[in-house]
Parts: sequence; C-alpha cells; structure tokens
Amino acid sequence: MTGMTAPDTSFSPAGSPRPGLRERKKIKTREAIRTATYALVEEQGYEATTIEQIAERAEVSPSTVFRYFPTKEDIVLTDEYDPLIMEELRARPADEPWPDSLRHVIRRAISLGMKDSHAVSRLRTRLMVEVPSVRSRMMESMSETGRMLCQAIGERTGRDPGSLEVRVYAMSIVGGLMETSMYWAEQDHAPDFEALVDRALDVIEHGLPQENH
Amino acid sequence: MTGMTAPDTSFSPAGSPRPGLRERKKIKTREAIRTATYALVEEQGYEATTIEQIAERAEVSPSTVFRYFPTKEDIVLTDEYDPLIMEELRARPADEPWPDSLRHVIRRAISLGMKDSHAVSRLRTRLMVEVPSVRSRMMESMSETGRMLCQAIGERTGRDPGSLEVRVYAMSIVGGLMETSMYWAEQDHAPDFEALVDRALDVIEHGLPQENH
DNA sequence: TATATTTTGACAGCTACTCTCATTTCATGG
DNA sequence: CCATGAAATGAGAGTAGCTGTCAAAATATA
Repeated sequence: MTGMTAPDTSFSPAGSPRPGLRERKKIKTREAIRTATYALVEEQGYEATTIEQIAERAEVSPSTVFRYFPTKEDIVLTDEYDPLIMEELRARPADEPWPDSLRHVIRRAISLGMKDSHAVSRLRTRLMVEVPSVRSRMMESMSETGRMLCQAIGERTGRDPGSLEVRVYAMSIVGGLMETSMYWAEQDHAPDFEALVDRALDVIEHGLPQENH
Repeated sequence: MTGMTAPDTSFSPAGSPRPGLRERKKIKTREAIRTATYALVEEQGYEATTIEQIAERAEVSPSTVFRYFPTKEDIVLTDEYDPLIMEELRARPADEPWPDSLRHVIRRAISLGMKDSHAVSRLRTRLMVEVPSVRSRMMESMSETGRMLCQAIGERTGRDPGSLEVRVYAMSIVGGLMETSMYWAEQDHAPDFEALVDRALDVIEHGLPQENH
C-alpha cells in the first residue's frame, strides 16, 4: 500500500532456501519497532510518543527506526496488501461482472487486514480519525491503492488505465471506502465492518438510494 | 476549505463601516506572505524554500508567518470557497434535480477559483502533483469540503448528513474531483478543466461508460 | 495626550527527519 | 576455522518546521 518492500511472513515455500540470519533479524527488528510503537501510543497517545522512546523500547537506535520506516506515521500505518489485492483480482473469473469481483476482493482484503489482530485494526482506524497527520498519510497510501485499482480495471476491461474516466472511478471508490473506515471508527467499531462496506459499494454503484428518511 | 477565517475581500457592503487600519494591514501582510511564497517556490521549488526566506522577502518575522498560516502547505493551498459553495447550493431552485445543482455549483466554484489568476491555479495543482506534503494537505482540506457537502445534501434531500450513505456519496465525489485536478495538472493544464469535470461527474453519476476501447 | 488592546519580533525549545562515518555483525571462500 | 567483503547498526551533528513566551511597537479609544 505504501510501496515498501513487503516482508515475507509466510512460512517458507518448499524449494526456496530459508532466509538467512540477516533477513530474520531484519524482520524481527521491524516487528519490534512496530510493537513498541503500538504499546507506547496506547499508553501515552500518538503525539506524545517520540521516536527516541520508540527506539529505546525496541532496543535499537533512533537512526535504525528511520532506516526501517520513512516517517512516524508509516510505523503505524504500513501494510502491504496492495499486491495481494491485485493477485486476487486477477484470479477472479473473467466473465464475472466487475462490481462483483470488486466486492469479493475487497471483502477478502478486509478479512486479511483484520487478521493482524483486532486491536491493531482498531487502533489504526482510531488514529486515522483522531490524528490529522496519520489521516493524511493514510490518504496518501490510498491514492497509491487507487493507482493500482486503475491498473486492475484496465486489465479487466481493456480500458486505458490512465484515462480520466478510469482514474475518477477508482478514486471515488477509494474515497468512499476511506470514509467508511472513518465512519466505523467513529462508531467505536460497533457495526459490522463488512456490512458497512457493502452499503458503501451500493452507494458508489447505484448512487444514493431513494429518500426514505 | 481549511476552516480558517476568510478575509473579506469583497468591497465593503453599504452601511458597514469600512475596515480599520488594523484589518487592512492584516490583509496586506497575508497577501505579502503568499506572494513571496509563490515567487520563491517558482524560483527554487517548494522544499528548498524555507520559512525564513519567505519571512525575509515578505518583510515580516518568521513568527508572523506562522501566526498567519498554521503550516507551510497552507500558505500555498488555503482558499475559502467552501462557504461560497454552500451559499450557491442553497440558492439553487429546490425542484432542480440534485446532480444538476451539483454541476452548476461546482462549475461556478471553478470559475471563481480560476479568477485568482491562472498562474496561481496552475502552480497549485502542479505542486499538488509534485509535492507529497502539499497533496496530503490538499486531501485534508477536501475531506473538510466533504463534510460540508454532506451538510448540503442533508438540507437538500432531508437525509441525515451523518449517515454512512451520504458521507460515502460525498467523499466519492470529492475524491473524483481531486483526481480530476491531478489529471489536469499532469496534462500540463492543456485540456479544458470544465470539460474534464463534466466527464468526471458523469462517471460518478452513471459509472464507467460502456467499453469502447 | 494617556491608556488599553492588538500585533509583532526576538528568542528559546522541541521533535521529526537527514547525512556522514566509524563500528559491529553476518556471509562467503579458502 | 579464519580472512575478506558486504551489510546493518549506532553515534553524532545538523536542518527545518512548528510552538511557546514575553517584551516592544503599532493602533484604537477616551
């Protein structure tokens, strides 16, 4: 989602030599930094948490923190689902109507994202609502997701992925889903997220339903 | 658009005492800072331009710059059209179909925004494409515009402005228009912007047109 | 002209972030 | 098992955005 190199967390596939000590250490460090950050943010809030504190708790130097994550927001937000989404999208049957494919894939992405641990998903979306800089960073990464969506739409429909129409369509989806996440967080994560996403996609596909206020 | 107090640039309406010396100086300072910023950014680029340089050229102290604009990005981006948009929207006839009202108002907002001077509009959108932090800030302010749109939709359709459906609808419009601006900037501002916006609104209203690649 | 209020400037301070360079840690070939 | 090369790390200095405080200057009011 942010263009960073995705660490391979899956158990090593047969045939490929298992990663060396260096790779394993890298992954461990990365996770240590993230874990430390989550804990500190829960304890003291986002702004009050400094890179130095994170470094100290993760038992690395501040420079190392920046070597792993370009910005503080990225420590909280980074995920690497975009390639997965692309893959899933390509795997859908070619004759399936586009909106259906989209629905399936997004639903799958959500269940993957939730797997991270419910607590983390909730913290993320809460920070998204509360901390402007985090929200900004999130929007940045969503616009990258938008680009990827354009690509997928292009492959699927034979359209030019760079055309205004495709780009607008993709960004309106991304914007709508982002708002859905924020809505969910504002409701204290009480509603069922997948149901919200379904309603959001309905709106994007068919416009506002007839007024029944 | 950014929640800042909008300076009253309109000629003083009859009956209201003309602004005192203080108000006039404030406006002058504000414009001096902006003008200095635009010039410096054109000369050296955005990142290379520091607040100190801006302050020096505008002949104020750095602290004053921050007193007028909360962040560096705001100096470039701030505009105050949201209240205008709301007003225009309320002025449309109540029986006009919603999409038509939207189209009219957006078109009007554009022509107002362009009036600023074509050069400034172009610089803004260019920075939006090139400088991530500016793009982020822009997205922030667009999400505020989204909130306002929700309000307007609520007033117009009698719907709850805080409902998921309305919010998703508003944000998908805002996202689509944002992408349209970026597209325009990427094409070196060659296409007619209003035509692009029309195409974008078509996509949002009716989905992607039938494939005619 | 005297007084109250607002605006400004100077300064100090914090923190995210960058860059450089020496040191340590791991991989590899003999 | 050891020597060589490469990669990761740590330490430190430096930049710049941004916040706060407080005294001085400019402006309004009486």
